Amino acid sequence: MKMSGGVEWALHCAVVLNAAERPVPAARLAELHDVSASYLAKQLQALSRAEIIRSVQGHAGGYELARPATSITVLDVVEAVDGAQPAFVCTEIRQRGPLATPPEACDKPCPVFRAMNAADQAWRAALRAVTIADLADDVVADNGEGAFTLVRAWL
Amino acid sequence: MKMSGGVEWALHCAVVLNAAERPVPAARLAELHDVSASYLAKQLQALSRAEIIRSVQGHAGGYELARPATSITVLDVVEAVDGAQPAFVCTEIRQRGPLATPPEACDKPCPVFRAMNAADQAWRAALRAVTIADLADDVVADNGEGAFTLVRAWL
DNA sequence: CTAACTCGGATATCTTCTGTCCGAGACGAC
DNA sequence: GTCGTCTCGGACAGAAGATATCCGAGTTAG
Repeated sequence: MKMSGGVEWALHCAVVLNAAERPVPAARLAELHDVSASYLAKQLQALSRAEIIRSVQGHAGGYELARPATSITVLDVVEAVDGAQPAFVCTEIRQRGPLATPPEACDKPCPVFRAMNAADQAWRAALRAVTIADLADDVVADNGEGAFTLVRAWL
Repeated sequence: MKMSGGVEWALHCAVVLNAAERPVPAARLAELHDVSASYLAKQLQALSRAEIIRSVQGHAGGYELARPATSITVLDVVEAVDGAQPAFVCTEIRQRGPLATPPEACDKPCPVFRAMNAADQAWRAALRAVTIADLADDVVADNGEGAFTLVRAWL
């Protein structure tokens, strides 16, 4: 039950890209966060495939947000990097073994799956309720408006 | 973001153990669910270490619930098998790199972590709200009271 | 037209999960 | 009391996924 560590990088990058107005190369983002550039590239490619960020190729290229930050949820980023499939997969144990439940009695999902699925939905709902713009607002509330000004200047 | 597959086995076993009145050997539980006995043993050992089930050694030994099923939550089982640490671990990226946030400004956890942690709490709350007894009730509601009678006879 | 810079996918390494095995201990039968 | 059998418990390989890296294809600026 461990999430890919790249999710954290991807979220921070999304917040930074929201502050920037010009495309930012992957190498610059890696330097800013002091992480492996080669590996961060992988996460950014995943975000690009999910159409969360857009890649601009060529000399002054880089990445930029593909949509307004208010319409990018944290769940979008998590699913893009870590995969959209739910954490719990029901293998229909009840239909196996000597006392297998007959398939015709399995019109409803099994109780174990229902409980796990409800928790998964709650988790996703919580992540869907927060957008990248919300995160940016929180950063301002914590560290002041100057934080992003500094980042913009450094990029 | 994938959960250990053994969690499903452990939950089903807990429901079965709730129905049984005598200790049930791990091999019997494995046969009932048609899964690897050797690997299921690993999950049961984890439940035993967490004091969710109790092991009875010797000739007529096996496993039995250590507490009433009404006081065993699904979260207890999940944490015992899959680990209690949260899925998201904050590596304090904001304190790294050329524009690192100074430690004295980090009295509050970073916004990214706050969002992920809130979702994790929601997930845990949902799992904590369901007990093994609830799952057993759901099985009865789905398949009738006869299901457990059959299991008891087979054990 | 050249050249430099960018992304993108294909490629090794490594930790974690999955699956298996045999030994220590305990109960019941005799 | 002793033996035999059955049980759990932790130690041991194999597979899968995550981590980290590299070089080639394409594009833009000068």
